[in-house]
Amino acid sequence: MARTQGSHSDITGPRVRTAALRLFAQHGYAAVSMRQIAREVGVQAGALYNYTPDKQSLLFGLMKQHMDELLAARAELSATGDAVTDLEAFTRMHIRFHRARPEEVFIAYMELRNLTAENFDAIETLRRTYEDQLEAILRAGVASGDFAVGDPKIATMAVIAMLTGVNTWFREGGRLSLDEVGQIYWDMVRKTVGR
Amino acid sequence: MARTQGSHSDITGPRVRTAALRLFAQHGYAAVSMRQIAREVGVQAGALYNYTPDKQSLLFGLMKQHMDELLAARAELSATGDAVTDLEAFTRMHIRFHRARPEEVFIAYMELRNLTAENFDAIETLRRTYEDQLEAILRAGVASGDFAVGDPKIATMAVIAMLTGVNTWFREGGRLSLDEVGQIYWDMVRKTVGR
DNA sequence: GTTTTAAACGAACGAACGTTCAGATATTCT
DNA sequence: AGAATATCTGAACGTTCGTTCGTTTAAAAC
Repeated sequence: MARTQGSHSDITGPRVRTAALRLFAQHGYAAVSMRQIAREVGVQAGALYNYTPDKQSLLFGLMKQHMDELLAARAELSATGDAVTDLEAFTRMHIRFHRARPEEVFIAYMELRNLTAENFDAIETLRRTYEDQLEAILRAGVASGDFAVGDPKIATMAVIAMLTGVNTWFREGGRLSLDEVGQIYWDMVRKTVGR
Repeated sequence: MARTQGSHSDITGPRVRTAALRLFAQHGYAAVSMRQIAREVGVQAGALYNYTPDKQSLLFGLMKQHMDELLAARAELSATGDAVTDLEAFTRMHIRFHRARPEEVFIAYMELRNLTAENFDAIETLRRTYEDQLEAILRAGVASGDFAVGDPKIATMAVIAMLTGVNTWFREGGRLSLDEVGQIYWDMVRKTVGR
């Protein structure tokens, strides 16, 4: 046997990425074998190499795309010139974006150490770019007198850690909707950086 | 050859745990082989089984001990009856404790999915116990009128995520001492839960 | 000084790993 | 219809995995 009915690159390719995403998130990159991914796709292990040069590229591709999408989502927010409004938009965007992609977020945070040195640097640069955007908002707010943060860099890390933490406990269908959670966190963020 | 000079259970046992801790933290549980651990200890792979029934127990032991120590450190804080004072003590303890054990903390957060179901439940129970202690402080502060948090459970998760996040960026010898960081975070935590 | 025991070696087990590749077949192109 | 191409199979490569175990030796007990 060989090529089966209805097999296409356009179909199998995305399925490989989806399967890898799910399995990496659930068991971890190192614990997942190419044969497991292949089984989930419904294909033999060798066929995966039509879609990725190797396992490492599969991981890097997922992380790279995730970071690109994150920066794109951030770029879509239009700056108002008012630091408070911008921070609120950033806060709600961050929560919504991360909540919509729990598996990507998990991988992006947990599998950094399984990247090669070059791939690691590439992802870290993107992450740093994102953090810098929040830091810029905080600095603008300090300059305008809206915020009172002694150390904008630390406040940036604190806010991001706080917001990303939502993913560890939020479950769809719980006692709070995502919008309610967004409101609660915005209240906390505002107080954290406020005067 | 067999037993080498000066070899003792009291020496090798801790060294096995230390090596596993370091390697698990650096590369991840699944990516570390028993032979790697043995090499770091200076022993053959088979000898490890004098100190652990299997690889899984090695991981669980590290995580269990870490959580036990965390709860012990928390228990050492004497409640003053004043929620603000108690929260400050909790905040500083959390940062200090986590900073002193970056490898244990990393493992405790990253390797949960590599635990068997029973072991996972055991660790989760301990973590939940710790979280409940912070939640109790927040509720007390709300009752006394010192804090204004609409949802103590969420505020608990937010504060813990914020504080644990210190480990992702803090480096000894940087521009801030750990005590300075503790002060900055206490300022932020106070504002986050304040009125 | 002899016996017992604790601790480690080193080889071996079957299974699984990532990756390669010749061959087979469905689809597409001419 | 026939040639070319894209896609997948299935077997195989050498390597490594966690774990077991008979054997060996240093240390402890007597």
